[in-house]
Amino acid sequence: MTQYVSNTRSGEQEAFEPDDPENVLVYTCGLTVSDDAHLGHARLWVQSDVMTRWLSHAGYGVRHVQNVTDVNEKIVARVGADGLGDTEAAVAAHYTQSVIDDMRALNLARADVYPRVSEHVPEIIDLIGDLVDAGYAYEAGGSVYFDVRRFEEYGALSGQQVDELDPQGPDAEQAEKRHPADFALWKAGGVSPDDANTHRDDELPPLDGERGQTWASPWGEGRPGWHIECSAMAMTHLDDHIDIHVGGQDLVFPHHENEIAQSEAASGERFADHWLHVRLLETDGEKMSSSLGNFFTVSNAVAERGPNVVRMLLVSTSYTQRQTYSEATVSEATQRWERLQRAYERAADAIDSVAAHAKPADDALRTAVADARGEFAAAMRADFNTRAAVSALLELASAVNRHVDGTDTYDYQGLHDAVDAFETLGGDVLGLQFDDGAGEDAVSLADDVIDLVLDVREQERTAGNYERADDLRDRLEALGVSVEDTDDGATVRR
RNA sequence: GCCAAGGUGGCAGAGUUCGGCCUAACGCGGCGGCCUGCAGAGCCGCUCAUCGCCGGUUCAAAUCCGGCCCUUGGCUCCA
Repeated sequence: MTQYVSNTRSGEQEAFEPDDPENVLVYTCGLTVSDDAHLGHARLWVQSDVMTRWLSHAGYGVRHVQNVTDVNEKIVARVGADGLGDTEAAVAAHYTQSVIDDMRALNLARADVYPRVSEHVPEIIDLIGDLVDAGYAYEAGGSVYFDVRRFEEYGALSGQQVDELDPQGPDAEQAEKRHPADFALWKAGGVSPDDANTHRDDELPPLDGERGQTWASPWGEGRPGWHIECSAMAMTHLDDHIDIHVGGQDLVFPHHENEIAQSEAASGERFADHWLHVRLLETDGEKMSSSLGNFFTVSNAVAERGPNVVRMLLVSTSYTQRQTYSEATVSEATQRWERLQRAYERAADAIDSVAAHAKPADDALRTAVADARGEFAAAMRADFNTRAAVSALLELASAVNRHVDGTDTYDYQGLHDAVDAFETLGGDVLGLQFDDGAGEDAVSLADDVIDLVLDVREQERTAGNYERADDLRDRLEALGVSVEDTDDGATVRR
């Protein structure tokens, strides 16, 4: 069965035929650690996560690299805010940690590498040097620019014509460039106050003086340009030629266009076979951005709704479609997740009951499991259609409910297959975390009972019945629950 | 202005690559019933779509072709 994958460069879905199925190279692009991540970022992460999970499940060997851009004017622009630190590196470290935490909270499978720009400056300088030597780039005033007219295919990804493009970069740069669309590979000096302050929060005092990290290079002290880092890191940690490049739709131009130009000019090879662009998450018809407020940060969303609902939400529209975020779509995602989870739990309960037997076979259930597997796989093979894949699991949920409702002698084998389908497809591929109810209920019940005992104990203490209170504390201790009284009430450890 | 991607029921969202199994999936919502001490969950049935507009090709079009309208993204950092 053939996997199909879309490609922005050709504008079509294409058969996926990696050079080496044992080593499929995937690069997920575009993470600048200058602020808390919001749900729009999470959509890209979750979608590329599900893609790589699916490819692994389908038998490919996958190497997945996701960059962390920790050198950027927008990071400099946050210097001094909210005690983030007064250097670019300190601000970047803070948000890098926060992004890693978000990714863990979302149950993302770990990428093989999360390379950071700050640790790849030597590779970046080498790559720029190659481009200069090959005549694709030129130095001017201590900066280095890519000569767009030297690269014939420039504009092929986004369908742009070089001479119709608006100039890139600030006016000061334009004077140094041979063509207005040329873009910087290396920028002389640090970040100027003007550049930093254009991105700076109005509530913060404007920066004076030059800021940001700089590195020594053959062209003098300076910083990497805005696009070169992805080429350098992809080539370092994957190869000159990769299979899949994933990124947000807003990066098609100029970022990915420039990535192609840099990479292919340097290596002479096709950089990425498939350019997948995740469409944007929108609220009220507008692109989601940090300015819309805290509610949309990944950490808040996960805290409020849990990772499974957030993942279900972000997987409820295929990546080729833009997605709308609203109370209604969150509510739908919640219902879909809970419906799946309940069916999973019912199947797990039924299979573990004495009513589950080896002999009775419910053909309807068994057919439904096979159908769900087939539809799920077909959906994912057809360009990672996650919405249709979830729908296949929901139909399985209906079949499970019908079986459990409709008989007192459960089909052990059929239920076992259903549970396995939920766990492998919903769990391993979609990254949803099902709970069979066995452990969790016991834990939360225990917590509730402990709280109850603590309430009683507190009443005894207030009434001065300390013998009774101490007795309760001792007996909890004997059960492995230690009680410590604080100014804010009792806390427990166990 | 230039480039690109989209417009499917009350909502959301598959299907469009390779025209017919689309009398348009799955889910949410609404209505009725079953079950139930109540509620929830679940089950069954029903409800809501001339697939943006106009024209064309075809035995057959949501799917192909042409024109138009609208929306969104990019052209400045952006997933």
